[in-house]
Amino acid sequence: MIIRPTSETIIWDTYKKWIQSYRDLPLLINQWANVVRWEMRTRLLLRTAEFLWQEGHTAHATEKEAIEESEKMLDIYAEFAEKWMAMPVLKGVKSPSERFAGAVETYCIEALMQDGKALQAGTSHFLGQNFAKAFDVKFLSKENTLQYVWATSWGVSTRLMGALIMAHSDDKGLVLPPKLAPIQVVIIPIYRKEEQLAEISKVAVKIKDALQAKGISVKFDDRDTYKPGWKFNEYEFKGIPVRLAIGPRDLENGTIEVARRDTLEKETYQITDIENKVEHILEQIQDNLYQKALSFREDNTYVVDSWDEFKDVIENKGGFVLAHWDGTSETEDKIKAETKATIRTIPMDGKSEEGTCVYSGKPSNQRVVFAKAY
RNA sequence: CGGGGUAUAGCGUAGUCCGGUUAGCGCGCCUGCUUUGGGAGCAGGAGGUCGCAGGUUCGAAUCCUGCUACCCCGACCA
Repeated sequence: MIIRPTSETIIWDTYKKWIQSYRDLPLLINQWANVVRWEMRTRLLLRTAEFLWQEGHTAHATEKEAIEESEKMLDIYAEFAEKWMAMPVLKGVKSPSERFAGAVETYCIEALMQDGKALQAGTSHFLGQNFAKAFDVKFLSKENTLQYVWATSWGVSTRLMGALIMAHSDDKGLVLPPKLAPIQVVIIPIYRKEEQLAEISKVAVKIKDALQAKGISVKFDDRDTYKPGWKFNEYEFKGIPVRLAIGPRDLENGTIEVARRDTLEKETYQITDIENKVEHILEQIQDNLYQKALSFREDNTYVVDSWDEFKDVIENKGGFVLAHWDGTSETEDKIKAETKATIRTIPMDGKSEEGTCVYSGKPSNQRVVFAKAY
């Protein structure tokens, strides 16, 4: 185990040895590492003393290239959150007080959990030349001048699993987006006698093969030790997106029952072409989960212009609050002290809009996002 | 680190204030029969150092002392 204050120390100590010429740039090192942090208080899946994360560190010849890199990584994280986790995120930059120590700019993606609290799901930093100067990392440019390199760093962690769970789950258990579900479809036979199971299995295995041929992961649960009802609940608990049930009645009618985890709806389909129908349903579930989370966020985002309303929303409703802020950390601190809400992000695509700070009444030209956060 | 709480069968718990049969219940587990399209029913059964170490008492899950572990809230933080 290696103990160091922050990853940058070990990375930049090494980069100093590796970087001499503009020909050595850009440089990107990504690592997956278990890290240990001293935390006064831990929180399951969100803030544990030890966790697995991915961290990338880059070095560039120009400021422009480094900024582009940190923005690109933020986009990649946002795309993963939205397209794969079906979790909408706000992209933006952190206020100076929430900024990573040593960064010139900290970019972040912020998600809203079902309990109305915000969760930072990933960060990307433009480090300027801060670490290059601290670790004396210079390169010789094409023009034969000695210059400090420009840097970025970025990462996401197993915290994303906590985010996934809190974004979609319901009272029946976990809800997994199809694109991330280890098992996307489960097939459950319904039968009385051994002979019936044998008949059903023939059909079930055929469906399983057809689904697998389309790249869909399937489990055929023909265990005789549990009853169908028990299995239904079990797979709902585990968040399997689609459940197929086949019984004697289906064999007679050439049908199959399809149940969706996201809506809990059941529907009986003709078994013909079932693999294409299921594939389509998986896509619908992926899309529906995202839309559901997006609607939830929209329903829980409030545009607020007065301090009383601000306090009321933060205290009684939760969610994101869009309000004007005078840009000072003094105001930010006071708001936090009085309401526990912090500036989660200053949206990148936020429209500029003249207004007055919700706390101090001083002029402001953009709304920022406040929320209570994990 | 401060405040609060909990510890009893694989899991969840009652009993603890006010000491007294064999520590009760639900789920799970085992056996048999009946069941199987939403967590099966009936009958019988197995399973307990009551967190650990001392003490008080004729007698301790219960009272006292010390310890340990875990949970919640706060400060810290992603």
